[in-house]
Amino acid sequence: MDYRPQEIEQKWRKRWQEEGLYKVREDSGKPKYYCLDMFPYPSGSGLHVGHWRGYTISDVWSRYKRLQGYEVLHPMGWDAFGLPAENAAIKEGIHPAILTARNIANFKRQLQQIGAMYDWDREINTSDPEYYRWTQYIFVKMFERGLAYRKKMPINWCPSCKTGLANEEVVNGECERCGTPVTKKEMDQWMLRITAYADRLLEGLERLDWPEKVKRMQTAWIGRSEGARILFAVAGHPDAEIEVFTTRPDTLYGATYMVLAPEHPLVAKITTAEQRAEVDAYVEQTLRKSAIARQIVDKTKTGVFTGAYALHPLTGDRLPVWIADYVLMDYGTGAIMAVPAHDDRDYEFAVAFSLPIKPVVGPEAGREPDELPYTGDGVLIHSDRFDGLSVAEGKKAIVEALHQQGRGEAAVSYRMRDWVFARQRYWGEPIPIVYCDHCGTVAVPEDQLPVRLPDVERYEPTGTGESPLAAIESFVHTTCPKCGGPARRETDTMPQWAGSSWYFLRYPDPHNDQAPFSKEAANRWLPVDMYIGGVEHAVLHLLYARFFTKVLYDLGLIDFDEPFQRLFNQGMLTLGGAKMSKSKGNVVNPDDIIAEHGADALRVYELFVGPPDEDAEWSTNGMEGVSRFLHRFYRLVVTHADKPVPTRDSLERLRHRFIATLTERLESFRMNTAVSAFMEYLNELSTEAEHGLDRATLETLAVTIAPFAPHLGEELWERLGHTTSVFDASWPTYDERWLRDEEVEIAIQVNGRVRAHTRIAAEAPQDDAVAVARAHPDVQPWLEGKTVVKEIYVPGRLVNLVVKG
RNA sequence: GCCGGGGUGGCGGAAUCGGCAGACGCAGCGGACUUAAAAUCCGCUGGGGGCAUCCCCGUACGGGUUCAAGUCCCGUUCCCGGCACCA
Repeated sequence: MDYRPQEIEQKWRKRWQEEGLYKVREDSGKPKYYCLDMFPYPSGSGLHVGHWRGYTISDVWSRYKRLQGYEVLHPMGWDAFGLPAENAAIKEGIHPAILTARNIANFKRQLQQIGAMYDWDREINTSDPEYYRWTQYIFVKMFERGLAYRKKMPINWCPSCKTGLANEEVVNGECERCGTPVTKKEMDQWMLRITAYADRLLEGLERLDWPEKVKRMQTAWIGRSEGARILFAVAGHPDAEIEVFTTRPDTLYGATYMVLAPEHPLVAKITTAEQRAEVDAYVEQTLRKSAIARQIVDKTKTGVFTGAYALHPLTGDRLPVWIADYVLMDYGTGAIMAVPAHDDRDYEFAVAFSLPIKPVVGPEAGREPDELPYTGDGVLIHSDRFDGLSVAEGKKAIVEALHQQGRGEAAVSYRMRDWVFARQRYWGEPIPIVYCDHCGTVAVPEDQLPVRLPDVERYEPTGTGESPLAAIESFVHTTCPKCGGPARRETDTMPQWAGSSWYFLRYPDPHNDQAPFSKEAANRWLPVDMYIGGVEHAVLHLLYARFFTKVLYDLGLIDFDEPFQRLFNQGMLTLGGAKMSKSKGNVVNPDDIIAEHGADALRVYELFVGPPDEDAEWSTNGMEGVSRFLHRFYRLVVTHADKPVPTRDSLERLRHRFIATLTERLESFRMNTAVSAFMEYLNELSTEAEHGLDRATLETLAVTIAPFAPHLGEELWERLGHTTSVFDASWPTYDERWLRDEEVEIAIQVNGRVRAHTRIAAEAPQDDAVAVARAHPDVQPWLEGKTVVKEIYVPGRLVNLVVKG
């Protein structure tokens, strides 16, 4: 009679596994539904109750969809390459593969406790050669299309660890591992040409059912801006031209100087002899600073005059050319025309170095701006024949004028850069490239993949900024796949983002050894109908995955070009107001909760704790409240399970209303209020139960609770005499008829304040309702000596009598 | 600085088509059961006043629109998130 969750849960977990209940069937004939969790990195810390939230939400949703008649693909796997395993390997000398396998075993055990309907036959692991073989295959395809290329560029460099660092490993300008200030170092890097897809990545967002916040973040990250490229000749250097990008070609007449990024290739060429020493010193100083130090830590304007002058393309004026670190080499053209009157940064710089400031836009025709810098809209002034044009007209006219002289054209620039795709690290996918003196850079042919990660003695980078693989002679020395001559392997590996950029395509066909996936399987299951995970992946992972998908679409491997139709970001759980983390020591271990209340209670509490998309504070009291609710739920159903009574109207009305409310709350993803709906229904039924409960009520309880508390749902379903799984039943439907009342209680207001309540026929016409209201004894005193000037009737809600006098 | 989201009882939160604010849960108080406690069950529970069956106030703050505002508009303030010299 007593609810013993641990017993029930163990029983059903075992039975589900024996019966293969969650094996996805390709031939069921049901419509498909693909509900995906962002797969975890299997860290050594294990799961805490905060991690449970997203997994619970996605599992409830998956089970709900299954009950609605869908064939649901709800898989799980491991994003298993990554730095923590490698760092642990360096520290403890354990092979990352061993450590990763150990962590996966623990994670899998914990995930199985959730009672989720994962089809473990489809489990994938990005560090498995059978998987990364295909990650490498996709890289080769990108290389063949010119989307993967090598470029010498400055990367973050830690002088102490003697290694290149990924941007994510640089925290506040310092090395994450040792705290040394990070500098820059020129190195050859593999890059992916994601910028070629900028417009498509932008446009595709419009078709997605994603949180607006995430769409905004991606839009901002891509950072499309329209403007113009303009060419400036350099006095005394007929073979040198400075090309700038600007969004304000209308302010061209206000340009009073030029700025090149310190790394700009023209710097060395145009710097005059007397300025050279100063320029060289400044360039060197800039290179020592990391991008972070340069951009965030100190925004004070610094710079040096090169001694050279550029020529204004329309006026021929001589504009001094400076270098300054506020101009970034990797945005636009790495050079700007400075218009201090209409740009905050240029203004600050001009003031600091006493450069001329010339306003060319005023708030209205012929009027000077009241204050500088003036960045608002307006009308052109001091701009020769363009005076009087609006900013928008001026942009067009000046670009047109430049175009006719071959000195400029409209252009688009993006904030997003190409993707640095190489890491000088061990625990990642080897980049499948071979360098041959004879044939050059050659991709490893498909039939020779995977390029396996060899075992190494030491996981530390070599000290030259190369990956540990560079020290493995047997790995480096190979033969050219083209000419058979001696060749060297690329020793860099891919970043952790690589494997996760396409894993969702592997689940539909996880054991394919002929291709990353069959086109047919991918087209059947994708796009993902519901993708659930944390908002921390709003940009990088989700942008990379979209990019890979578009490339695979262009390769003809799939027929869709957006991977995730709907995205949901769950909020995190806090304890003491802070995000749960092992290092802060504020984690709640699910094992303890399960031992006390059971997995079902934890699942339901994860939902009840608050709106699923908002952060929520863990509360032990709240957890206990939910646990009590499940005990009452179980008791109510079990008490009546073997002696159901014939149905009656009161039960039918409650049941249909409950189904309507619950379904609506679930559909709108308000899981916390969905749980409330159960509590309300249970409270109502506890009164009704004195006269017995009917079979439909009891079965409705078992089926509807099943997505939330699956073990409990199964147990109750069995107690009601069923021999098949509750998940092979159907989500109940409701009849509108039961949602309507014959009679309703409405409020009677006088001047907007409630003075009485009354019951009237739901369909009562306005005249009747108003008459009843006016005649109500509690209302009379408020009408005395007054005139009713207006009568408002909202059927089913209220009557409002507006009185005067 | 720019962009976005949000301030509702002692607490987590309901109510977002403008229509009875505070569903549901927690905590608290009272009662039943018990030798007693725990568990369970029942009742009460925004603030103030009359302290009856009633009235006033109340959704961050100040205005406004409306018969009616947590909900719409304007301004202020605080908190959270994103971006941060992107030309």
